[in-house]
Amino acid sequence: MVRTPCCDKTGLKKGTWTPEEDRKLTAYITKYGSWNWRQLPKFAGLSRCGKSCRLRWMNYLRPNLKRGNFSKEEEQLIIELHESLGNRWSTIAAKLPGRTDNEIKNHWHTYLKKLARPIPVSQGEKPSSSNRSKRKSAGEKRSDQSKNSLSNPSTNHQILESSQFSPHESPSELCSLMIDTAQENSASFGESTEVSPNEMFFETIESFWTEPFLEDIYDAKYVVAPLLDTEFFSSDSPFIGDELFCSYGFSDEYVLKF
DNA sequence: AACGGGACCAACCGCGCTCAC
DNA sequence: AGTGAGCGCGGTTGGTCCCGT
Repeated sequence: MVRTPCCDKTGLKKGTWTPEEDRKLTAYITKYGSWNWRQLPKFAGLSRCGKSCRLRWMNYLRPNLKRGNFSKEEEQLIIELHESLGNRWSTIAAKLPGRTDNEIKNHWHTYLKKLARPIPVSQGEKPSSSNRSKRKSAGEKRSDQSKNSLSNPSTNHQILESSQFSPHESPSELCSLMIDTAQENSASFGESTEVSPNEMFFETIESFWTEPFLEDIYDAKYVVAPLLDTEFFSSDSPFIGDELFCSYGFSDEYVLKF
């Protein structure tokens, strides 16, 4: 079978995400969910591959992500799970709420691998170079990076916003933050390059909105109305379902709060 | 103070799986 | 059964920062 490219590469942006792109993606997914990653960037006004959007959301923008240092318990768990599971990072990540496979993978390759299988000094390994105690911890470095913001100073603001979704925040706080963000974004809908729900509904009715997403669970009033009001998240809402919350990246625990 | 090498981590790439047709 | 679209996963890359010299 011939593999089709994940997207048309021409004209698509690559590299570090800008705060504006983060904002668009967050606002869009907060409002509409990730109904189709491939189509999503088009409707969200992003010149990105859908895959890139998914990765950005899953690894960075998701609201219930932990940021910062791995605890001793987490590190121990990763080591144990890696012993039994191998490089199945997504499975390991599933055991560590708020951690992404990418984050765990990076942490493993940069730090835990050396803990799990210490390399004898006699083999020429420079112990000091791999000893993070001589360097800043990951979390400290991350907060440092928030100063220079992942190679883009302007990214910092967005990261700080993301960091508001820290494990210290309650789910309801997270929810309100998300809603605030969405409402803020909704207010600027008109001047944004995002496609408004109305536009999407009427202009692409033959394609996107006629997909099962619309036929099965969508009601026109939800398309036109702001989606992030309490009705949207109420248990009566036709939106509420495992699929939706999976697409939002909410955990089960998170769902119960609604 | 400047520079080079290593560490770190976000993002990309390509493969494989699943599902719908 | 064959095909293609979509997505998830794991490996790899590339940019940036920090530390040692």
